[in-house]
Amino acid sequence: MLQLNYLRDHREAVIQRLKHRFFLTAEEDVDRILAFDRKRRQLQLDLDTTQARSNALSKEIGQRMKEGNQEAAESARRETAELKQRAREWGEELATTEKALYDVLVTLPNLPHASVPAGRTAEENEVVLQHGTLPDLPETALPHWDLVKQYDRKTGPIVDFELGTKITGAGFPVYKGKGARIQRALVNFFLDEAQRAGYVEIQPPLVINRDSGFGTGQLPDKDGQMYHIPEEDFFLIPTAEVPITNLYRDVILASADLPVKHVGYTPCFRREAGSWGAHVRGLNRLHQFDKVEIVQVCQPEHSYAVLEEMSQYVQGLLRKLELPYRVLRLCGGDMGFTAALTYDMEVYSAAQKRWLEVSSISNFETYQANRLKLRYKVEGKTQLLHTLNGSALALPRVLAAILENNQTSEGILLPKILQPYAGFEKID
RNA sequence: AGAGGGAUGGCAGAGUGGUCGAUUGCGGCGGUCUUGAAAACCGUUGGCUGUAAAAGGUCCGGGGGUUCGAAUCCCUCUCCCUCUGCCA
Repeated sequence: MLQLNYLRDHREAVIQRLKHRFFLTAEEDVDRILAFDRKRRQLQLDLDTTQARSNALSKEIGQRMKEGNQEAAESARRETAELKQRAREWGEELATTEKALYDVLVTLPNLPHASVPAGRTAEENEVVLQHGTLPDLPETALPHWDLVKQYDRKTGPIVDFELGTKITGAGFPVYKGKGARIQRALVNFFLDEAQRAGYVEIQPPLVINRDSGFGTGQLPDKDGQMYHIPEEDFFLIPTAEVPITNLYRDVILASADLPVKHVGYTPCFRREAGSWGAHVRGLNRLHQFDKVEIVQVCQPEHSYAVLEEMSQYVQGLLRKLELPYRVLRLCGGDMGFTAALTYDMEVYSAAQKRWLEVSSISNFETYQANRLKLRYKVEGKTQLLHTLNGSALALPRVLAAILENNQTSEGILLPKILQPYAGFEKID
């Protein structure tokens, strides 16, 4: 959520930056907010004045009654009746105005950082860098959804989509044998690496309440993307970002606590309503998948350095996995609602001949912190912190790329770094 | 799930209708003393809103009510604890 006082002082800049991400009603919305804000402040002033008078009278009534001066007490009491009526009216109008202001304010996305490229769609994202050579596979190379059926020759499909359909439905694959072991190897590898980089591991709940969903920005408008449990109004987490960042909801940290660095492995659940179509075969898009997520909370002046650090960290993982990758800086139109700047990491999946997003690393600046009321003390004042997070990494597409890129006539070779974690070198 | 008891400032814990945003202790911060530290002593120490700074307003789990006045009384919701039951 944008900060109202910033909006008050920087109307033009806010509108310009919102337009940068093709938020078309920017000007209209900002002006509505500012109008509500002016009204709100006037009402607040009126209400405060009335209540101050009312409070003074109440004290006086107490005094008079103690003195036994019934008459004076009664006269003061008569005056409060009128004040009370006025206060009620101001109060109701104030509440209505605040609600109206808030309803518009929460629909405004975050302001894009100055370095965010202009652009409306994914086509206009900026390729920051590309690393590694793209494998040149023979024509007979298979996409991973065919490869998984072919291996393991001994135990059957290492990722079984049909079986998952039987148990649940499309998008819930079953990992078996070496497929399951590779997943576990990846999780352990990612967690160990994060720990070495100073991230403290968290095992959060996989089910969250409405307040948590609001804190990180999934609610109110993305509730259709989460699985909902109506009996208790809970949601299955779409990412570990939600429970981990919400650990710091309503928290005031000391400077000495910063930066906060957390890592968590969780399954993630996404309804992906409306996003099925071409290019979603196999592991490319799932309703349930595993992900290791890194989260940081830091001082505003450090957050862009932290973002770069997180980007370097994730790139390090991809290099260790020997996967060709590229880094994108998302354009204004493609960025998530809550982000100020996002880097996407894509690996090259050689049989599909496609780049697959395996990580998205974002700086939310104060957008989430404002909703979370996540602050710290600096020179005696409380100030909003900055939050960041990134996948490190999402498993299915990493697995897809490993399977496709490393296929040989003798089987699929695991990257060296994973072999000790998996306990085998090759799927055959 | 049933019965009972709770929810107060970073923590502990008073406060049962009126100068209570809240006694006190611990912790934190600043100071005196000390070569330094500890101890002792003195001072200070909530959030939000508002202002140039004040003043003022608001908040004692959430919401609603009674009253001139509510942390305190009433209703309701949520959560926690104890006992009983069930269960990985």
